Amino acid sequence: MFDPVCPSDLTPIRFGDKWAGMVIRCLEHGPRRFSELRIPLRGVTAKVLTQSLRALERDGMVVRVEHSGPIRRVEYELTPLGRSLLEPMAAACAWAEEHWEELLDAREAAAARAR
Amino acid sequence: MFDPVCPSDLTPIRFGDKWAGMVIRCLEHGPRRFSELRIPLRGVTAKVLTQSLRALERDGMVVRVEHSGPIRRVEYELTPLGRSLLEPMAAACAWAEEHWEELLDAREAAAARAR
DNA sequence: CTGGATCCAAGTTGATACTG
DNA sequence: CAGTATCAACTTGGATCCAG
Repeated sequence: MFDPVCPSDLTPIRFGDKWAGMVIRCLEHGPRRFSELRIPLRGVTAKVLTQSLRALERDGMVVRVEHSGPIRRVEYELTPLGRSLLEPMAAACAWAEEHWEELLDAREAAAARAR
Repeated sequence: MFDPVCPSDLTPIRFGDKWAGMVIRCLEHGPRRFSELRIPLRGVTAKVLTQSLRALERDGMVVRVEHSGPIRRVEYELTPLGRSLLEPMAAACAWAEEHWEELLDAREAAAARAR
């Protein structure tokens, strides 16, 4: 997961926008800072991550906490609502694990037919 | 569901493209013809429905069956793989039923804050 | 009846540069 | 550090007209 080579984007099931699902998983085990999120989410630009976080915030999935201090420090954390998404996400992952071979086979067959 | 007034598109969980999830539910109880599908899917144009069906077919979710006869008649049917999607879809629906009020409240609060 | 072809508006994602 | 501003590219969904 998160690996561009093992494209989790082959599954037909999506949560929110392109990065929302991954953001939620990154926050699963506690709050994370903006720049911490950018590590596992290779390639996401600041602007797009901000967009995704704002949308999640608007929908009550995450909360943004700004800590005062000498250096700037903003953390994002899952709300109970956001955390509740983990359940259907687990169902989606279970489906993907069980069926992604079938899906790949079907695509290959379709590609072969196209040739 | 399927009602533009009761927008099922408020949930962050999506299956395939815009119509894929609804198509699958329409096929849940047996094969349906192209034009039968267009009834519950109010407003879908032929082109877009075709696109969606082709994608589903390519991924092995549905099969297209062309019946020979005096008049043209094409039916679409779920494959076992397509049918297997009903399980995570049920999980998604359960989540939506349980949490859509929270989601709406969060959005309203955000909108109010924006004003 | 079941689409294909074309064109188009809108939304999404990203690259790059800049800021408090 | 945590974004914002701007612009370009790409993708989606739809309208409309046409065809086997």
